[in-house]
Amino acid sequence: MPRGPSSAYSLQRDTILNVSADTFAEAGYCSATMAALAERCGVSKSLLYHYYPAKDAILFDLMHEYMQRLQALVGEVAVQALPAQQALAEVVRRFVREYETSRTRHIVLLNDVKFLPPTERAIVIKQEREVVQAFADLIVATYRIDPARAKVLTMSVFGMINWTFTWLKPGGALTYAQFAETVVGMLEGGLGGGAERMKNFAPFVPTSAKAAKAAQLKSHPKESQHV
Amino acid sequence: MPRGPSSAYSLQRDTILNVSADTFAEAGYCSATMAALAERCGVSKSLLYHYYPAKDAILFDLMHEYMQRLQALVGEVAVQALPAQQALAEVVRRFVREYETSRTRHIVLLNDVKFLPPTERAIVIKQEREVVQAFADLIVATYRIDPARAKVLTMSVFGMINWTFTWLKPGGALTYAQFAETVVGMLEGGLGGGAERMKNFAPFVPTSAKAAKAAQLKSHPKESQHV
DNA sequence: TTCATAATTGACCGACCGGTCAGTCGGGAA
DNA sequence: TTCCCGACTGACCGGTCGGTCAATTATGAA
Repeated sequence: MPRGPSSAYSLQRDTILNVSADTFAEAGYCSATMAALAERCGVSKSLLYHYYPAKDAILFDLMHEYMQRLQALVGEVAVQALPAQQALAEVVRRFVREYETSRTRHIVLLNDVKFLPPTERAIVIKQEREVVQAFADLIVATYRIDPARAKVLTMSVFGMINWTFTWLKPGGALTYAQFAETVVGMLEGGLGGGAERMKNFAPFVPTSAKAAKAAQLKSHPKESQHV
Repeated sequence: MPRGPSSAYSLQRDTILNVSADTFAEAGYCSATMAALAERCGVSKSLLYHYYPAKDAILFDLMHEYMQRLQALVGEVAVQALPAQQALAEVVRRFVREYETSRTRHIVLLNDVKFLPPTERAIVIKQEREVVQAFADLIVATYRIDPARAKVLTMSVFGMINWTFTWLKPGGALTYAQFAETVVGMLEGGLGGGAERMKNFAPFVPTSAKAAKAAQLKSHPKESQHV
C-alpha cells in the first residue's frame, strides 16, 4: 500500500498560503518572487513546487478558499431568515469582521484577479458575482426597487466596506466593529445617520495625545498610512 | 545657439502617457513591459528612454499630473464658497465626472502607487492626503462632528465613488452623472435616499431586451464585467 | 528489515525584461 | 553650405525569475 501525504502536508500548504497572502499583498503578485516566498516560509524554492504546480496555482487556491469563506458568511445569515433590512446589516457586520482577520487575502483578491489564468479567473469571478447578487437581493427586498437599479446601490455598499484596507488598520483608534456600525447607520440615514451612530462610541483620543501615550507605552511605532 | 526640444516633444510625451495609462491599467504596472509600450506607441523601445529616464518615471508623471487635476477640481469648488453640504455634493459630482474621462489613469493611481520609488511615492501620497482632507473638512462643517471621526465618513464616501471602475463602464445603462446623483442622494438619506433619487431617471431597460437591441444595432459586444 | 514513496534540496536553464550604447537621419541656426 | 544636436533605431547586456531535474534523506507499510 502506497504512503499517503504526511500529516504535516495540509499544515505546510496552510503556511504557504498565509505567507503568500502576506507577500502578494505587500509587494503585488507580479513582483513577489517564488524565491521570496520560499525564504519567508523557511523552505527551498523547489519545495514550493512540491505543494503547488505553479505560482498562479497558489494565487488561485488563495482566492478560491477565501471566496468560499465569504460565500459561507452569506449562507449563515440566510438561514436566519431575518427581515431584509436586518439581514443586510448583519451581512455587512460579518463581512467587515472577516475583512479584519483576512486582511491580506482580501487585498490580494481585489488587486490581483487579473493575474489568474482565464479558467481559474472565471471561477473566482463567478463566486464574486454570487456574493454580489446576494447583497443585491437584500437591497431589492428592502427598498422595493427593480433589480437593474439595485446594482448601483449594491456596488456603493461594497465600495464603502470593500476597500477599508486602504485606510483602516487593525488596532487603530476606530475598531472594525465600530466601522461596521457606522456603515449600517449610513445605509439607513446617509452621512447624518453614520455621524449619529458614532456618537455612541467612546470619544476619540486626539492624534497628538495618542502618539504621546503610545510613546509612553513603548508600543511599536505605526507605519505611515497609505492615502 | 542650441536647438530646444521640438514642437512635437510634448505631443509625444502625451502619447506615451496615454498609452502607458491604458497599458498599466490593463496589465498592471509590473507585467506591462517597456517593449509593449513602445509597440503601442509605434516607436522603438529606445525612444521611450529619450523621453523618460526610467519606467517608474513614466508612472510618476502619470500619477502626479492626474493628482494635480484632482486637486484643481477641489480648488474650483472652493472658490465658489457654497454652503458645506452643497459644496460636498458638487465635489462628488466633479470627481465622478473626472473618473469617467480619466478611467485608466485612475485605475493606475489606485493600483500601482506601491511601485513608485520612495521619494516619488511620498509626493503622490501627500497630494492624495490633501484631497482627502478637503473632503473631510466639508464633512466636518456639514455634520459638526470632530475631525477624528470625520475620517471614517470621508473614506466611506471615497469608497463609494473611487472604485467605480470595477463595475461602472462608460457607455453603460447607468451614466456617470446618474451615478453621481445617486451617491449624493445616499449621502443625504442613506440607501433609501439613493433609491429615491434614481426614480428620476429614465426606466432601465431590462438586460435581455438591452442585449437584443444591442444585437440589432450590431454594436460591439460588451466584455464581461469584472466583479 | 526492506522498500516504495513522500519530503526536501541545490544546481541549473531558457526566456524575458529594464536599460545602454553606438550610430543614423534630418532640420534649423550660422 | 556647413554642422550641431535633437529625434530615433537595432543590437546587445546583465540580471532576474519561473520552473525543472537529478539526487538525497526520512518514513510508514508490509
